[in-house]
Parts: sequence; C-alpha cells; structure tokens
Amino acid sequence: MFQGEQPVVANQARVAQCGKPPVMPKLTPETQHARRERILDAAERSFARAGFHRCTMQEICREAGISPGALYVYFSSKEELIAGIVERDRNKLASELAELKNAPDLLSALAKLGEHYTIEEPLYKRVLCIEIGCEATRNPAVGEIYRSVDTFCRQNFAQVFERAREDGKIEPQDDSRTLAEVVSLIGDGLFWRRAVNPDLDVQAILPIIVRLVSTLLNPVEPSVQPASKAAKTEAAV
Amino acid sequence: MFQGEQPVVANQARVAQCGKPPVMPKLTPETQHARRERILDAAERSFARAGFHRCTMQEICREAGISPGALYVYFSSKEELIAGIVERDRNKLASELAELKNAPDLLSALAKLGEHYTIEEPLYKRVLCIEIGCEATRNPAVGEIYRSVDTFCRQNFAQVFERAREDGKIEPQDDSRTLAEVVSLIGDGLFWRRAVNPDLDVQAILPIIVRLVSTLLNPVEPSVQPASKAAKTEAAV
DNA sequence: TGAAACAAAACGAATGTCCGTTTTGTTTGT
DNA sequence: ACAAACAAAACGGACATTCGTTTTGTTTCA
Repeated sequence: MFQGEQPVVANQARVAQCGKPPVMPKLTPETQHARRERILDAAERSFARAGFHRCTMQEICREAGISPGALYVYFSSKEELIAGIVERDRNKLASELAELKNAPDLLSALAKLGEHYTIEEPLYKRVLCIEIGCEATRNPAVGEIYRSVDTFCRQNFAQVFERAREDGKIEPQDDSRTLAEVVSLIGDGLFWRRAVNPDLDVQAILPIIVRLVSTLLNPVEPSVQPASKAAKTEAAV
Repeated sequence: MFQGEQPVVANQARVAQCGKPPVMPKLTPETQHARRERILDAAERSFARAGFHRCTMQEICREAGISPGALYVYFSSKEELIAGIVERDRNKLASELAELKNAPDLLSALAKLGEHYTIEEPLYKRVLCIEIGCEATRNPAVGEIYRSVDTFCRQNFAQVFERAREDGKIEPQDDSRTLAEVVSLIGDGLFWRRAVNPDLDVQAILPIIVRLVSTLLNPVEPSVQPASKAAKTEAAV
C-alpha cells in the first residue's frame, strides 16, 4: 500500500449487503465522504467511551452534532457503523505496518511504531483497538475484516523476515511465519497491556522488548555489514 | 496464597455496593454458595457466547435452568453478576500464577501455564478473558478487580525475578518489575492472539517464546549450577 | 403420626424504560 | 424547482427488573 484512498486489504465482504442500499447520490462525492468521516470520527469517540454495545445512536448523533435521520442517510444501521469504524481503523494499521518493508532498519522502525501506538496515540484510540478485537470474536462481519487485516499484517511481517533470512540475519531453523506470529504477539501484548493498565511505563519496557526481538533477528555478528552469505558465529545464542 | 477458599486478592471494593443487597435466602451457606456457583457457571457460558452486553438475563436463566425471580435472589443486578464472574475468574488466575513461586523450574512452569491457558482451556473461557479485560477498561467495579489482581500478579513475577537475581540469573541492569511487566506482556499477548485467531499454532510459537524469555533469565553460563554469588561473564549481552 | 399451617424458594407474566430505527415534514444545495 | 439532506418526534420491540402466585419443604399441633 502506498498513500491514497484504496484500503490495503480488499473490501471483500463489502460491509453489510443489507437489503436496502443506502440512497447515496446527489451530494458531491467529496463532501459525502467528508460527512461519513465526520460521523465515523464521532462514533469512534463515542464507542471508545462506552463500548460498542452500551453506546446509543443518540449519543453518537449528539457527538456528531446531527440528527438520527441524518445519520441514517450515511449508515443504514448501527452494525454497519461499527463495521465502518473497524474497517477504517484496521486499514490504517495495515498500511502503517506495510511501510515496514521500506524501513532501512527494521528494529528501530518497529520500536518507533510501538512507541507511536502506545504513547502518542490518544487514549480513546487505544481503548477502541481492544474493543475492536473483542468484537471480532463474536461479530462475524467485524471478525472477517479483523482477520483479513491481521492475516495481511502477518504475511507482511513474514516477508520482511524472509528477506532478513536471505541476508543471513535469522536462525535458519526458525520459520518466517512463526517469527511473524511472535512479533504480532508482542505487538498485541503491548497494546493490550497499555490499554488495560494506563500507568504502564512504556519507555521502560520498550528497550527490553527491542532486545528480545533483536535476538530473533541478529544471530549474526553485529557491526559486520551484510556479508551476504551468512557467516555464522560459534557463540551459540 | 495457599489452597483454600479465600481469594488471593482481598475483596477490597466488595462487589457493587448497590443500594439493595440481594435478598439472600435462609439456605445453608454451602448450598447457598453452590447455587451461586451454579449460576455463575451458566452466566460464564452465556456471557462468553454473546458478550456481557448482548447477553440477556433470560438467556442466563435458561442456561442455568432457573427463573429470573430465582436468579435475583442470588444476584441483585446484571452488573453484580458480571462483577461476580470477573472476581471468580481473576482470582483463579492469580492463585495459579502465585504457584510459580514454588516451581523448581520457572521457565518450564511458565511454558506449561501458557500451554494450559491456550490449548487445554475450553474456547469459551479464553474468549471470556478477553471480554473481561475489555470490560475492565470501562466498568469501574470490574476495572478495580481486574487491576488489583493484575498488580498482584506482576508483583509476584517481580518477586520471582528478584530471587533469580540473587542467583545471578539476571542481567544486573534489568529492573525486576520491568521484567515482570515484559513477561506479563508476553503472556497477555499469547492470550490475545489465541482468542482473536483461533487457528493460531501455539505449539509452533511456544518454543520461540520460551527461548525469548530465557534470554532474560539466563545470561549466566548454563550447566554451571548456582555458584551463589553471581560470577559475571565478560561476554556482555 | 399425619395433615394443617407456615415459610422459603422459585416461577413467569407484567411493567416501564430505553434504544435502534422509521416516519413526517422542512430546509438546503445544485 | 426538485430531490437530497436534514431535524424532530414517534414507534415498536427488547430487555432488566418486579411482584403476585405457585410449588416445595418444614414445622406444629392434636
């Protein structure tokens, strides 16, 4: 994914093929899209505050400064609004992770991402991530979006590792996809801890996390630049 | 905590000081407790299926095979039922983690715990864990229970690490509480990944996880038994 | 002892509220 | 001018909780 309006993960299962297609035309597409975004923003804040299922449509309308009638022009159900939130959020994550491929230094790029998502990102967004994952375990539409992005991200990680393997930076017996899964696990763990315990001192933890990940990534002598065909050192682990 | 009926974490914030205490029948305390447990079991299954907020009291009653009236004898609100579930579940986790102190081999004990919670434990319990964490971010009563247990667990980990430090098994510059946080992070990450992606191949991942944790724990020459006063090796990192 | 009297416990239909959605007019943009 | 966009109010269904009644079990008393 490069910048642009296409989502990273194809819109298979285009959100909710509800009987009645929302009536759509007549406002210029840009303002149309802008209003959808505006509503999504309001919904995001509201959902983060109360959770998907304790948040009322009225509350979202209030937050967005519009009436229910207006809202239903853009989203034909609460369900669809939820799916819209999830889709937008996940696609953003996916495109950010996809950037990793271009990073000159994977490790510091990862650290930076971790820092971004756990420190700079406002609290309500972090809480929403958790809510989304939770919803994905029960709501089929959400689950499908969630898992498709998740799969994409892991494949992406795996490709990065595969490339690292070619540079001899990886223990040969380690499977790339398994490593990708481990990195995802650590990332998700970081999210989760941060959401659940807002006092978490991320700054203290990150260096250790980075050190851990680096043991997966750099069995090769450091400071020696990619001598292409892996020169394994004797010092095991 | 040793075996017994006391919860690991004290019941500060005794669940829901709601205006009206449940009517509490004149049943012998044992059967009273037994029925509460029975209801909690049913609620646990129901909540896991639908989530706390989409699950109706009727559904729980159906699952428990009792009437709404009967349920309200034992729990005076849905809120209290939720808190009851959370309290029971978290205390069980806490007492299991507390066992780690007695484990002869920390690493394999951790691996075993991980395996237990991600493979043997039935799916619905795993999903419930996620739901609980999520609820903890918004519901104050639940949050209090969750965080008190969480704190307890991390302190426990930290103590274990502190002991390991005395045996020279830890990098001196690593703070025990930070290490404890990292281990919690990995554990929670494992939960989360497993709940969100039921296809996760835990068996493939665990060895790598164990290897990672072991790098925190064994910078000292392996096979050399605890020579009590840490003999630091030169090989930094 | 045995059945009448009482109490505890459970039942389940009824209640009132809340909330997603629809309907009905009015306004606005093109 | 006309349909799209909107606001406001109202609808209808669902849900947590209540409460009058029934069932079950235990005590009382003759």
